[in-house]
Amino acid sequence: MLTERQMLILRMVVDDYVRSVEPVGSRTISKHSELGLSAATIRNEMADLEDLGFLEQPHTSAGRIPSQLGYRYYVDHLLATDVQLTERDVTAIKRLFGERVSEVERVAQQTAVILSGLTQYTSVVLGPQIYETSLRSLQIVPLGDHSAVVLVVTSAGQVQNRTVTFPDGVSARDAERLVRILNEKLQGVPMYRIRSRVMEEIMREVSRHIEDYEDAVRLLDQIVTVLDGDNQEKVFLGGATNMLLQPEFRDVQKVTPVLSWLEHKERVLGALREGDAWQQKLNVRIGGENDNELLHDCSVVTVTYQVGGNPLGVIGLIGPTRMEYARVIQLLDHAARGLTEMYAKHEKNL
Amino acid sequence: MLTERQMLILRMVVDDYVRSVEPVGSRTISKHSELGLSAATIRNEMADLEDLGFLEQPHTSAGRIPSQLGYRYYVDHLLATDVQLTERDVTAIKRLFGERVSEVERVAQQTAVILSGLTQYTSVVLGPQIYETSLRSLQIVPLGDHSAVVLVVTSAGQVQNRTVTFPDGVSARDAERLVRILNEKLQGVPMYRIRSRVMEEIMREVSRHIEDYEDAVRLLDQIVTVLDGDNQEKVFLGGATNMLLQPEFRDVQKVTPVLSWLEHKERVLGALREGDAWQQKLNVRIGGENDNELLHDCSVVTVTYQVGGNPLGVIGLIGPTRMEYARVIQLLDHAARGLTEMYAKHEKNL
DNA sequence: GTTAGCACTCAAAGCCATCGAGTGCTAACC
DNA sequence: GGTTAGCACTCGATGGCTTTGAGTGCTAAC
Repeated sequence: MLTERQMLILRMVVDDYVRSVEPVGSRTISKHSELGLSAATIRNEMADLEDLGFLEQPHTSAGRIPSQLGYRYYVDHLLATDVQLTERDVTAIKRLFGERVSEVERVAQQTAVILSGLTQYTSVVLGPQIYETSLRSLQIVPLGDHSAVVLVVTSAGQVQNRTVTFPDGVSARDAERLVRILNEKLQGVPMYRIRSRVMEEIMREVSRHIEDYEDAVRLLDQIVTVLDGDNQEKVFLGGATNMLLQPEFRDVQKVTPVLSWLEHKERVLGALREGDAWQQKLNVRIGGENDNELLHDCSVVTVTYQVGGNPLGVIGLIGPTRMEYARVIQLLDHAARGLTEMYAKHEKNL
Repeated sequence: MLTERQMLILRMVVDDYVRSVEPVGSRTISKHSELGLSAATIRNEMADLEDLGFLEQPHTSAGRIPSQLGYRYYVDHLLATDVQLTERDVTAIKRLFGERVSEVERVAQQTAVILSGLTQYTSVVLGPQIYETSLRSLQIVPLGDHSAVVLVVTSAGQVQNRTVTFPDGVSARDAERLVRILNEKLQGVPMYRIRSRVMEEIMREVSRHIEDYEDAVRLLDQIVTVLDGDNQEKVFLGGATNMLLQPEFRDVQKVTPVLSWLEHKERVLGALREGDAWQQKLNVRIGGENDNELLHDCSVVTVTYQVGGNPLGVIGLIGPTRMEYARVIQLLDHAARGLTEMYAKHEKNL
């Protein structure tokens, strides 16, 4: 348990270090605080805080910087929740959600761009996860004799399309028949259950209506793959190169692995899903708290947005452990609210 | 006009420098060449090549490196066209196009990934440019009372979908009627002419069939926007972070602008379209030959792929001016052939 | 409990000598 | 005339050295 004074000092160290990226000395604290304590006293307290594991020293004759534990304590107990976002932050987000939107995915993308622009961190927005939604309808639009576009519409209003080619034994009419069956049987089924449902129920049905069973199954497989969704395309990244702006990543050796990692959306997706991030409204993972070793010098802050109480997607910011936690959390919160509202409105519109 | 010997030396300097990233000295050339000339002679020749502008010296006591002009001469006259790609290169590309593909865009994306993986450069693939193709069909699939999905299928087999919402005065039936008219009037019209065609001919027609003219026009505008296409999504990037691996970009100050630039697909698109790149089968832009100042330390090599003789899209590699030009060109050539074949096959299948 | 004072530590910055790869030039050689 | 050995010269890179200064820990006095 920290004393009131220790908390104040810890907070000052974190705040100062986040701003200046330089180890904070006792004199600095002594001057800037209203405690009216001398540097020597601060030194004693800082030594204690180091013993407790909240601060560390890069080397003997340097000031202190927050340890991972220090940041953790800061986030858990010292966040100034009353600190307001700047005018600029608020208006940028307002503008983002203020426009009338026809394309929901575009907004997700824009959210990532805006957030990374405001923070200089890297931002990730997971579009509504298709497996959290159910099937609204399935359509097939013939292209030629041997191919068609399959259209999937989910309850959250996302549309996905994909070209399928018919195996030799399957005609366009067979395909249409197949889609009709699927529509009847699968409407309202949660996306993540579709594959198993198809395997259990539909196969039988299909064999009754279509002659060339083998080929029909092959087509069916193509369609189900569309339904399974292509999560990768639902990950929107913004400002990956912002990593380069962070002083801790000034040297190429250090950034390269992180940036390469960011290049693969499916990996980023994995990191955002990590642990129970998905369950909690707000999740902060600091440095080594991330399973991924590449992120051991980074922090990942995520919030979920929802519709009708169900979590629908995640937005997150990835930056150095030396992060403006208070601001980031508030920004994400605002953005999540915006997305939640947007999806609610969108749902009504359909 | 260079002498045979000068050409040989220039070639050796380029080859050596591309490999080692270190200024090439006269002794190195003297030893590795079969000319049997002493270092002193080479020195004289190199001094001449410097006077002619093909080589330059980082400082007095260093070896020579190729100038932009040197690379240009190398590309124009000294490319060893007989040099074969390695087994690895060839099989990687074969495998890429060997599989049966259902989704053409996925192949474009994969092409970018493979090319960047093989070369350690950044790769860009422009999917078939929608404005180079014509409209095959337009479909509307109703979602609810106030919205629908508009599906565009082009002659190259690409499919694009987008949700549109109906303005208040327009019913689902009106929308369907509208689409039917568009289909009749626009089939076979090149994509890039669609907007003007709509303005000229369709407007009149629409006013006859649909009551609420104003609102119908608003809907029409939404649809035409889909038709205009979203080129941005047709730009596939691979290995942007490969830039970080290049020794000339070892320092963050230098890479940051380039990497940030690569983050915006529409800008990259612009660069690939630059000048007459689009007209020529093969285009090499070295350093300052690029209009974009950010690319003054980079080279951009592009080739077009086509279907039925018409250029359909572009693939390119972006790397440091110190680039393995011969290999890059051959790789791109192979990849372009692959894409050309694939689209030809795809077209037949439809 | 707080603080002034002081000796101590250590990274960063600046300085200088050394090293060596590579050059240009000259004079000799074929 | 082209080629080459030889040599003085240049200049970045490397590494050791000192200096500087921010910051600490400890002690003794308040």
